[in-house]
Amino acid sequence: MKTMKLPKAYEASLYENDIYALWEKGRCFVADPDSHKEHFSISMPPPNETGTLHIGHALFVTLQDILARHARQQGKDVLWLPGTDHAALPVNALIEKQLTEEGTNKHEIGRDEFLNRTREFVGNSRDTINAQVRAMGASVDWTRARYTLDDTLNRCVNETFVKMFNDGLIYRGHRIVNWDPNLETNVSDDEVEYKEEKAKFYTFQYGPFQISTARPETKFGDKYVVMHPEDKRYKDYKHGDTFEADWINGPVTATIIKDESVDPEFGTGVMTITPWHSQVDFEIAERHNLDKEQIIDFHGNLLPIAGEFAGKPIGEAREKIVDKLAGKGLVVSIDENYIHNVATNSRGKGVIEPQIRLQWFIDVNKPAVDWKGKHLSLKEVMQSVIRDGDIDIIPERFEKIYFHWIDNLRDWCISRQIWWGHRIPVWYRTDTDGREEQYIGVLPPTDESEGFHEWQQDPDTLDTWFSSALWTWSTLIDPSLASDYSLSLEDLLERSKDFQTYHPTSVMETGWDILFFWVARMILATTYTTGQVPFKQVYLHGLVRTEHGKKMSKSDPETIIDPLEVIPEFGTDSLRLALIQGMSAGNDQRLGKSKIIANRNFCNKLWNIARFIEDLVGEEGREAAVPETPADHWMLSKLQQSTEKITADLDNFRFSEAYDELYHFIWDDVADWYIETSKAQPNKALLAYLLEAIVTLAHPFAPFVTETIWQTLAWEQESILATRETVKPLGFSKDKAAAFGELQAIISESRFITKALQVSGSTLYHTDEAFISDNAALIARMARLVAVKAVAEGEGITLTSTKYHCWLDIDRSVAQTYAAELEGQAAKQQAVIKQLEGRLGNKSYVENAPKQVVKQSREQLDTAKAQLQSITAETERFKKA
RNA sequence: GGGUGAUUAGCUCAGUUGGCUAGAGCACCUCGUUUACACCGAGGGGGUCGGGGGUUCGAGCCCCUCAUCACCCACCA
Repeated sequence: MKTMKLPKAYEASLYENDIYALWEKGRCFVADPDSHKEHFSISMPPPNETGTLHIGHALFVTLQDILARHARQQGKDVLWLPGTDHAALPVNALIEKQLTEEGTNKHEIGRDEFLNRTREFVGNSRDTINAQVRAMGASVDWTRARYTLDDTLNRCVNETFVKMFNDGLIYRGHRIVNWDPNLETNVSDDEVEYKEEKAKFYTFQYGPFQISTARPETKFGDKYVVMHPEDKRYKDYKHGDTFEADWINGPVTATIIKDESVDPEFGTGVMTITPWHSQVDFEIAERHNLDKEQIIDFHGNLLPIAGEFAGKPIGEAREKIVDKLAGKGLVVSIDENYIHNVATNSRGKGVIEPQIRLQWFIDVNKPAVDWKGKHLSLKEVMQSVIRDGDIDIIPERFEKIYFHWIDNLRDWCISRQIWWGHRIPVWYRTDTDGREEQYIGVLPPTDESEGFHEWQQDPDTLDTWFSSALWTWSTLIDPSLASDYSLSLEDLLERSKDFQTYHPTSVMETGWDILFFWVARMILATTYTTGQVPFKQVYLHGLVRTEHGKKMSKSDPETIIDPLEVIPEFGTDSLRLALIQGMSAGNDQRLGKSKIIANRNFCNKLWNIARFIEDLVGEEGREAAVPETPADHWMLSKLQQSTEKITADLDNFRFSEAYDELYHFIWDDVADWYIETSKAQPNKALLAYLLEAIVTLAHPFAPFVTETIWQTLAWEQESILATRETVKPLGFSKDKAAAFGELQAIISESRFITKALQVSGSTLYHTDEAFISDNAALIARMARLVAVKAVAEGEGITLTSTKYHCWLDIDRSVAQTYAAELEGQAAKQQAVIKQLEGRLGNKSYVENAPKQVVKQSREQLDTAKAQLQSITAETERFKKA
């Protein structure tokens, strides 16, 4: 590549694959726990093994890659650990859909066959997604790639389960759960999504009371009426009183219950309850020890208790039940416009039907964790690590949201009825008398005692988030140790070098939408198991939306920005840059094609800066760089400023601001000023140095184009940019750097005047100023003047923005139109002066404001006055002429 | 019902602990092919920072209030 003449435009797709291969072959991203360098680690949020890379993945890869590459440049040993998630629920749903299309189902083919099929599918899917993560330029350590369902992680899952069980944190019980009849599994509270829906709201006569409901089909078993104990309307009814009522399928005996959870303001202030199918009703029933009865089966059909309606799907039965009640004269009223929330499964989109089931739960309120000398519940530990600053959440406002979530947190239901996932490490057997025995262990039980049936493993699997919750540390456990079952969990943690070196991880970077699902649960599980926080900082990014602010969805393919289409067309770097430009922590952003094009242009700019410098410099790039001209000094001072700004911004996760600085430094300062200046007065060694400095600076943001440039440098041997640290700064003179500012002012004003008056071929005269003479060629070239000449005296348009006396030889008659422009400028300066004088005349300001700020104001005032004077003098001359 | 965020140029958005004479990209207008780049260069226009009030020497930023939009949590039968 080295001797190749570079084409005019940067064509990303020609280089990107080779560049990534170069990095991987060079083992550039393999972490070294033995390194004496400071260690820095990030766990990559494992993408689901369901399909392909989408824009959300592209965003997190970009952000984490910038952090990782930045850390390497700062001289750190970096571990960025990649992996994939088995994604129990989505994968399961996908395979079941395939089976349905083939005219079969999971029960027909059986558990083993189902799992084989699934393994094959996710194997392919994993390869696809990993290739796409590479395409994004992710500088991850592939030698340490993990998968949530691999053997080591499975061991960690079982160890954690058993440890929690032994500590009494995991229990099995009949509780009301969010049952999804479509997917035939329950889901956690966080996976339930409420959708507003208009429904009919019925009021029925129930004995002496009127009760209201949107769901008449659940009312068959209702035999309790509940009201607030303070409700005066019902003060004559006593708790425990019974009465007879005619109901759907005949007379029932109902009992009065007084409970404070009833809102007397709502409806009639009286309700009947259905404990089996409502969380709130369940809790009331628990409080008063009431009977609970199942009305709807697990497929969403009515049970025999419904009498003539038994076996009917609930949707179908509803109206018929109302008709029957109407026939009995029990319908009081029907509100057609009742708005209520329907619970749906956020994954499968099925309607949730609460059910009571025997499930496994994690108790979040039981004190069981030793944390900083206290015995705390999981909830309390989760609160304490944020409150005490062991973990910082960025942006900070999410800490409040996090605390609020914990306040509302109920015990976490961890068992799922789907087949794909970590099987619950619990086995049961019965003896010949039918008595059940239970075994909980990391490994299956081996004893086969007489008089017992064989051990049967619990059929359920664990919530995906249970294994994800262990991600930061389970991925750092040495697999060769994990296969040795003579070692305890503590042994594994202690002897795994990666865990000892890289945990807690430095930062967790992920989307705010999984703060509860994942971040909170990592904190829960990791503090409990390892006694460490999983990460020291959490950076939450927003969602990427369409150009019009909508969620990107498959149903609207026009508006989707698909990384797999963007990358070949515009290049990965363009996409990466577009994603961070104008992005701020925790806020959603919009992304359209125009943004990607703008950043493709930036990559091309870099490319052409490199082309220019390489053409000009050739082999001379090897010489030591020494600043000579004011431009050289100015360039070095700008480089230092920008490097410091970008470093500080990245250290504080200000991605957008860091890139903004880089963008303008490279485009404005380097390309438009310094490169242009170099055409008049080239300093080849310094240009070579500058090129190295800027590709290094830009590398974390745009790794492909910068590495591609690096690989073409004639004066550079076989090194890889991705492994290089920040370029060492060169010394410069501040005064000389400032002098270039003077040249810029002269050039800019000359340009402005000639443009405004639409004249060309002007000459700049000056009263034999040495500084101007020294830089005459540069000024002439940059301002597009025919000459810069020293004379004793002369007429023309005087430049007002510089301390040197110079003027353009523009004819007075042409120049008259410029007088109006000058008036405008004078007015502007007067306003500035007035403001500054007012400020400086204010005692409180001079006394209270920081000295630096006051000093700055004074300087600004001096400059403004000098300019105004200059403008006024010029205006006077015009008037005379 | 509780909470969070947003409201800044035509559009999409930055703006760190108050120091700003308010910025960027795109779009727009004028000029231009000069030994990198038309995926370009030079110049320009465009904003009373959602409304109102307050704190302060000083407010886009802090406080109060109102409005609109978006989202999160809880969920009422």
